Amino acid sequence: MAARAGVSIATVSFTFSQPHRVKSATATAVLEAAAELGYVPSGNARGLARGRTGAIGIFSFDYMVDGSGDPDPDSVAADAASTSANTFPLYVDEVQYGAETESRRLGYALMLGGARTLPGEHAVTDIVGRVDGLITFSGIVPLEMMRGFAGRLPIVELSGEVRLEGVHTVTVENEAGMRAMTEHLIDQHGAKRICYVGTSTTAEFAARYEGYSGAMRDAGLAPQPPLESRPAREHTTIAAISGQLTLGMPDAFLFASDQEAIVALRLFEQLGVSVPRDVKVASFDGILAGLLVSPTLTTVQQPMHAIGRAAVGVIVDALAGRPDIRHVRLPLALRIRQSCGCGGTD
Amino acid sequence: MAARAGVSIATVSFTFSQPHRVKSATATAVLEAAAELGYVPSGNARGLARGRTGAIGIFSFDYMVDGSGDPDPDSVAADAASTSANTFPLYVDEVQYGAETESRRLGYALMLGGARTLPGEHAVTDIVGRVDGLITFSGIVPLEMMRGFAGRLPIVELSGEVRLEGVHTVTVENEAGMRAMTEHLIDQHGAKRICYVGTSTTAEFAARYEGYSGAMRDAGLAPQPPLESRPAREHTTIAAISGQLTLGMPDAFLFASDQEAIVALRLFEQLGVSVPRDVKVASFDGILAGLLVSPTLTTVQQPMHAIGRAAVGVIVDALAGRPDIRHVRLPLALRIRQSCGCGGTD
DNA sequence: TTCGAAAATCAAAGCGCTTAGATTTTGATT
DNA sequence: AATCAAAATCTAAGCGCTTTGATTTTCGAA
Repeated sequence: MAARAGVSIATVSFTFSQPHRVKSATATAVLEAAAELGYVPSGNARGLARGRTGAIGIFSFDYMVDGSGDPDPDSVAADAASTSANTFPLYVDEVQYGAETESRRLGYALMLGGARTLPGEHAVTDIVGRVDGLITFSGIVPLEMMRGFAGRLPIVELSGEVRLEGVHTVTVENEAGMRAMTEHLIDQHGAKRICYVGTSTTAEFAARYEGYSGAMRDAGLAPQPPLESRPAREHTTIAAISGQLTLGMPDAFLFASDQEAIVALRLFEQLGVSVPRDVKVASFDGILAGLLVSPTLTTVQQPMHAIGRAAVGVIVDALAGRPDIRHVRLPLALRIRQSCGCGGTD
Repeated sequence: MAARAGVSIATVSFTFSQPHRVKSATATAVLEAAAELGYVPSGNARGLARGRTGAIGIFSFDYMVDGSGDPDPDSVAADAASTSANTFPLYVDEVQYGAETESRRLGYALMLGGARTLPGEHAVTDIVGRVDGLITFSGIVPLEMMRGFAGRLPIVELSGEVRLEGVHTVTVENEAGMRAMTEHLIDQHGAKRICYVGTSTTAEFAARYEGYSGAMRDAGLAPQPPLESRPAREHTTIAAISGQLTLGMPDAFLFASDQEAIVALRLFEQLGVSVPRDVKVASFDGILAGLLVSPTLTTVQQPMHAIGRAAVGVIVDALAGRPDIRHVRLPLALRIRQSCGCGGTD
């Protein structure tokens, strides 16, 4: 390449990264030679030499349906199934989308990686070794690894509550959000027996439950213990609800996530239970699929794009030399729609 | 790092990439030291030394609303607007999602880049320099650049028809799809005056128009010249329709893309034109937003995830040494819903 | 024409890894 | 205890760029 243009490799390098240092005639020659040869500077070599890659990594996971493989929404034969709520972007997808937008805006490439199959660990290190900063969802990267990485590059953990030293976080007001929703059910709909369905095994989910139980107590009502259920594990949700139904129908079901609520909606339909007439339903996340189900889902809206954008912002700030660890906490908003009985159409 | 574990750097390297070549006791020591130091092999150095990065790039663009910046769907204050069809994933997003899934499955990291702002070119080379293969949408990378890249790494161009030597392609049956839809309007709904709205400046769009005009001619009807309009440029769509309306209401409007059809639906609502009663509407793409509008959109479904997956597959095959250039062409399916008057609900 | 500072270019030392090929260690066999 | 092949480890030469400091050009001023 350098030879082709009749200059040294240093000059080629300058042409691409510091054009002002090169005579314009030379630059032209270099660029021409590059075009002829299809030459492109190697990002690897550049990254190695500069000590920076110019890329940000985002490590997520597949919140996919029961790990049952892809439902292949594309097979041409597919019909109704292919447009079911399952194929809609979920929480992680939306957050990632926000991160894409922002990193692109700031001139960083985004490198995607995920804990897909078995070698979960392997995959992270793979990403970590290639980027200047890492965004990861809570709970998919083992704590010790995080700790190790934290010293090497800026890391922001999303939607977690575990404060690891040196790790930035971006979270939402889980407790306040769920509290507000619970209050809505109590105040606007006179609900008294509200069943909470969802896990509380992570700090984030625990906070949601706290919001619910706090609101219940404040209203002089008895919070129920959470009915254990997990998003993307339909049978757990179905089991939780079925169990409750044998004990009687509550005024409302409050779900820790939209995904679980949507499963419930489907179950209720099968059982001939009418929502919101027979029981009110509300949940948490604000994924798009919530708009497509019938009734539309009343939910606590997470600012998913903003979360992604904030994460990138934090990384870029850190890269720019701001050394302080940041903990961003974003507010939530209620989306009052049909499933709680408000009849809203958005 | 090597020192810390008391071994040479070669041994460290072997430990990470060819564990079987290292005594297990040694491996343990290395891994321990790595954990202590938070060491992660540098992807850049590795890529440089190996001549492969293990990443696939996807270069897309923002088919965003009028370049008017992000509509910020997340502001907590946002209400109805935030859940409008605009925030739904569009064609490129869905394709990208398919690519993500597949590359993850095959153990490749995906590097995202886009022609966001001005320096369109710069961005591509940036990505090209960092990946083993590139997926790009048609028309955003100048032909000469493509030609140059094609010699250096496998490239697949999506949804284009321009066959560039050495460039793989993944496309769909644009003409057949649009023909089928046109026939549906004619045969099932007795439509005679069908207006085609959309650009035909790219081969892909031109093929769609061909499908329409071919079907019209075959039915003994007169195909209209296309009313020029472009997706994500609302005013062009509105102008196209308004212009037609002054000439009279056709039996049906057939749009080159869902995005344009959705704009039209909104316009018709404002004008008090009832769809499908006063005029039938159908289009092309099958984006999710088409399910959320009222009436739901009858459209030609593109297998977007499959397109993304196929693209990755082609790249990986090429990387595996299969030297032949592949041109994958995927079939389409009609999604007959409400806007054509069929009343389907999917 | 000559001189010197500024501009342009270059040589060479890394950046952190991989991988031949060389060297040392290990361990089963004499 | 001696021998030797196999196993484990190491040395060192890159990989393609950036960047410092040195060298050469350029060009206005003397």
